[in-house]
Amino acid sequence: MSASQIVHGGAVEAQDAAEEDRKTPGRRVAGQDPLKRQQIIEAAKICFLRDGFEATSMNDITAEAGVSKGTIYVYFADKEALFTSLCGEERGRLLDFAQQELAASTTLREGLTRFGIALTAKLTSQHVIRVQRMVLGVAEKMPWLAANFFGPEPFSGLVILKAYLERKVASGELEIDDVDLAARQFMDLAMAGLFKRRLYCIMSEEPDAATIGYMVGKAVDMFLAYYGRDL
Amino acid sequence: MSASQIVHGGAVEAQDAAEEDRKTPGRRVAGQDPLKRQQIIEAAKICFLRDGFEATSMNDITAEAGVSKGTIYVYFADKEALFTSLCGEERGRLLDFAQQELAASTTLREGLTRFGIALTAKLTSQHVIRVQRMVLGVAEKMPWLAANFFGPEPFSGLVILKAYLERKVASGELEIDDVDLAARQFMDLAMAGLFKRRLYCIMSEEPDAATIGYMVGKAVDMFLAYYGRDL
Amino acid sequence: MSASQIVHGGAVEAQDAAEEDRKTPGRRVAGQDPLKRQQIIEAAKICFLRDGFEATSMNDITAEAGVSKGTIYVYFADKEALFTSLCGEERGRLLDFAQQELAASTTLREGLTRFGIALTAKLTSQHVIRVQRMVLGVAEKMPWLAANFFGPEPFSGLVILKAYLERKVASGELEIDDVDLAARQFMDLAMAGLFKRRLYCIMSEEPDAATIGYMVGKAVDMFLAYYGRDL
Amino acid sequence: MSASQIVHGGAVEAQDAAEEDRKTPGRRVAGQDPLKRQQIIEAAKICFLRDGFEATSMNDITAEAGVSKGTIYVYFADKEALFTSLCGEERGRLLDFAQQELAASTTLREGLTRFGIALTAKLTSQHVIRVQRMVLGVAEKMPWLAANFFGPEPFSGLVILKAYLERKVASGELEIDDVDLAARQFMDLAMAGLFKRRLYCIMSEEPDAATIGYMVGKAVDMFLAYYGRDL
DNA sequence: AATGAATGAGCTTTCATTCAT
DNA sequence: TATGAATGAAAGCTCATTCAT
Repeated sequence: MSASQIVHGGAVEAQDAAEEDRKTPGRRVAGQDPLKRQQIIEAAKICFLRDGFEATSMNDITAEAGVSKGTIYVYFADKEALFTSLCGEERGRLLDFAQQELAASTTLREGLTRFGIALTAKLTSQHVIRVQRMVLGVAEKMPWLAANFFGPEPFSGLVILKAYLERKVASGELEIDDVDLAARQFMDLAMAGLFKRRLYCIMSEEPDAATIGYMVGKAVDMFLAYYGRDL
Repeated sequence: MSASQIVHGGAVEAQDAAEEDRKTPGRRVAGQDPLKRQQIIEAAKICFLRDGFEATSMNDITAEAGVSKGTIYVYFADKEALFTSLCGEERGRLLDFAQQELAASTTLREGLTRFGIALTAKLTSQHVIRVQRMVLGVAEKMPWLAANFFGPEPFSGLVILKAYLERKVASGELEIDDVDLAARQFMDLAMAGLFKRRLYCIMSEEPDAATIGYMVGKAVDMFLAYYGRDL
Repeated sequence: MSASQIVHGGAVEAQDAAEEDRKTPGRRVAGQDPLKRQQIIEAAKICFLRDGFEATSMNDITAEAGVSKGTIYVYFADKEALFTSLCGEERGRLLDFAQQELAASTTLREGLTRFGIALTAKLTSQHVIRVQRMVLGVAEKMPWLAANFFGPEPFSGLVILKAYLERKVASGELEIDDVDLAARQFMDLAMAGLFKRRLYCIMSEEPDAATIGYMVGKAVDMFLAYYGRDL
Repeated sequence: MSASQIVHGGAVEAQDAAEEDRKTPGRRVAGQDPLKRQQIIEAAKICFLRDGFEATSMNDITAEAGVSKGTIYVYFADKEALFTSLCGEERGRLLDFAQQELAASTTLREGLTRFGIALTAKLTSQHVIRVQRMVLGVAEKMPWLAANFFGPEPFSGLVILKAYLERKVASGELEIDDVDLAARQFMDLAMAGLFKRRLYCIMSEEPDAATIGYMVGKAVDMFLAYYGRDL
C-alpha cells in the first residue's frame, strides 16, 4: 500500500475495486459501485450535518446526490443504515493526524504544544462540532455509534498520546504514575472550556489560532510543571 | 420550607400552590393545574430523554402522560414550548449546589475537592448525561437552549468557582493571572476524560465515588502545584 | 298584539316570557333566558360574518359572547343549529323597510325611486353582502336556509312591490300584463350590475349614494317608459 | 378538432396531450400526467361543489379520486391551490359562447334574444349555479378568485355585449348614452329574478326553455322600447 | 344552571419506502 | 440496473362536544 493510500484512508479499498471493475465493461452488480456509494454518502453528510438526522429527508439526499431514491435503497437498507455508514466514515481516523504532530516534533514541549493545538482546532471546528452533536443526538438510540466516534481504540488520539507520554517517561523527561489519566488530563486541559462552550453554542464561532495557542500554551505549562522532570 | 425542599428545586412552589388550591373548591383555570402540568412534563421528559426531540411524537407523550392531546396543547403552545419548558426545569439550578460545597469547606484544598467531586458526580450522572445529549441533539435548531443549559451566568458553577478563586487569590493562597481560564481548567481537570467517556457512551455506568475521588484528588494536586502559593 | 310588537318582530314572545320570569325570582329554566340567547346570537353573527361558518370556532363565539361553551350548548343543539337560528333572525324582515318607502311617497316615480334606492343600498351594503355569501356558502347543504333568506313570502320586498304595482295598475298609472315579472324586472334593473359586482368582490366598497341614485334613476326611467301609461 | 370538443372547453387540450404522450413510452414526470391531474380535479370538483371548500377534507378527495394523498400533493401544492386550479378550469371561458350567439344573428332583436337566452341558460344551469355558490362561499377568504370568476375582462360576456351594443349605436339602431350600464341592465333584465331564485334555492330545478324564452323576450321588448331607435 | 377543562377524532401536510417501468 | 411516481402511515395541531364541578 502506497503512502498516498494511507492519507486517503478508509475509502481506498473501495476505490481500487471500482477501478478494476471499470476495466471490464458491462453491467455492474446492484449496490456495488463504490463511486456511487461515496457520492451518496457525501450528499448525506452534507444534509445530516446541516439539518440533523430527523430533519433530513431522503428527498434532500436524493437531490444533493443527484441519484434516484431507488438507488439509495440499493446501497443502503434504510435511512438509519445510511446514517450509520456515514458516521463510521466520518469517525474514520479522526485523530490520526496526531501521530504526525508528535513525530514531527523534536522537543517534548513542542510535541505537546503541536498535539494540543491540532487536537483543539479539530475538535472545536464547526464541522466536527456538528458531527458530534449529530452523533450525541442519537447516542441514546445507537450508543455503539457514539462509543466508536473517536475511533476504535488502537488508532485514537488518546492511544497515540499515551504511547508518546510513555516514551517520554521512559526517556526520563516525564514522571507520571498514571499515564492514562495524564493523557486525558492533558487533552482536556488543552481545550479547557473551549470544547464545552463550542458544543453548547455558547461560543458560536470557531476559536482563532491565537486563542487556541494561548490556551494550549497554558496547558503545556501546567502539565509540565506537574509531570515534567527538571533535568 | 425544609432543606429537602430546597434541594428539589423549582417544582416545589408549584406543588405548594397546588396543595393550597385543592383546599379551596371550585374549578381550576385552564392550563393552570400545576399537578397536571407536572404530569405532562414528566411524561415528556421520559419520551424526550429516551428518543430525542424529533423522534418523540406528541402522541407518545399523550400516551405516557395519560392526558389527551388537547390538554397538552392547553398547557403548552406547541411541541417546542413543551420541550423548552422541560429543559428550563431540568437546567433549573444545575450547579448551584456548588456554592454550598465551597461555603462548607474550611481549607482551599477541601473546597476544591468537594466542589470537584460534586461537579463531576452531577455532570456524569446518568440523568444529567441524558439531558445533555437531549439538549445537544437540538443545539443546531435551538442554540439558545443549549447555550443556557448550564444556567444563566450569575448562578452557574463557573461563576461561583471564579469568585472563590478570586477570593483565594486576594487572600494570597493562590497566584493566578487568568482566573477565568484557571476555573475552566480546574473543572475540566476534575472530570478529565470522564465527562466525554460518559457522554459518548464509552463508559456506560456512572463512575463510582472512588473513581471520582481519585480523579478529583489528582486534579486538585495538579492545580495547586501550579497555581498554589506555598506559604 | 301592539304596534310596537309588530316592529320588534319575532323575538317578542320570548321577551314577554322573559319579563314574566323576571318577576318570579329564583332559578331560570335552562336555555330559556332570551337575553342570553340574544347575546349568543349577536356574538355568533359577528364571528360567522367575519370568518364564515367553517372558519368560526365555538371558542371564538364563546369569547365574543362572554358566556361559557356549555351555556351555548344549552341554548343551541350544535354549531349548525346556532348558525341556522342566526340566519333566521338575520333574514328577519330584511326587506320590510320597503313598505315604508312606498307608503311615504306621493307619486309613482318617487315611490319607485325611493324603493329602488333603499333596496339597492340594503342589498349591496357590506353587512348584507357578507350575510348572503355566508348563506350561499352553505346553500348546498342547507337549501331551506337560503330559500328563506329574503324572507317568507308574505313579508318580502317582492310581495310589497307587487302589491304596490297592482295598485298603480288599478289606478291606471301603469299598464302591466305580468306584474310578478315586472316587479322582478324593476328590482334587478335598480341594481343592474351592482349586486353581482358586489357579491363577486369586483366592487370592494359599498356604492355611494350618487351611484345608486344614478342607476335607480335610469331604472325608473326605463321601467316607466315601458310600463307607464301616459296620462 | 370536433365541434363538441370546442364546447367542452379547457380540458380538451390536456386530454389530447395525454393521448399523445401515451404513445411515447417511458416514465412520466411527477405531477405531469394530465390524466391523473384531471382525475384529481374531477374528484375535487365533486367534493367542493357538494360540501364547499372548508367542509371538504383532502381525505374526501383522496377517496373520490382513487389516488393517494401524497399524489394529490405532487400535483397541487396544497388544498387552496387545488381549489384555485379547479375554479380556474371551471371559469374557463364561461361566457365566450356569447360571441357566437351575437355573430350568428342577423337582426338586433335576434342577437339580443339569442344572447339573453344563452346567458340565462348558462348562468342558471345546475352546474354553474353550484360553482357560483362554491366560489361565493370562499369569496371572503379568496376575493381575487371570486372577482375573476366571470373571466378576465377582455373575454367576458359583458365586454362582448358592450362591443355589440356600441356597434349598434354606431349603426344607428340604438341610442344609448351609457353603454356600460345598458349592457348590465340587459343582462340582469334577461334573467330577472331567475338568477337570484336559482342561486338561493327558491327555484330548485333549472328553468325550462319556454320560461327562459318568455323572460328574455320581455327583456328584449323593454330594452328596445327604451334604447331602440325607430327607423 | 352555568362553567370551562378535557377529550379525541379529524384536519392538512410530510416523507420513508416500494415497485412498475 | 436505475428510476421516481405513488403510497399511506404518521406527524403536529385544532376544535365541536361532553361532563364533573
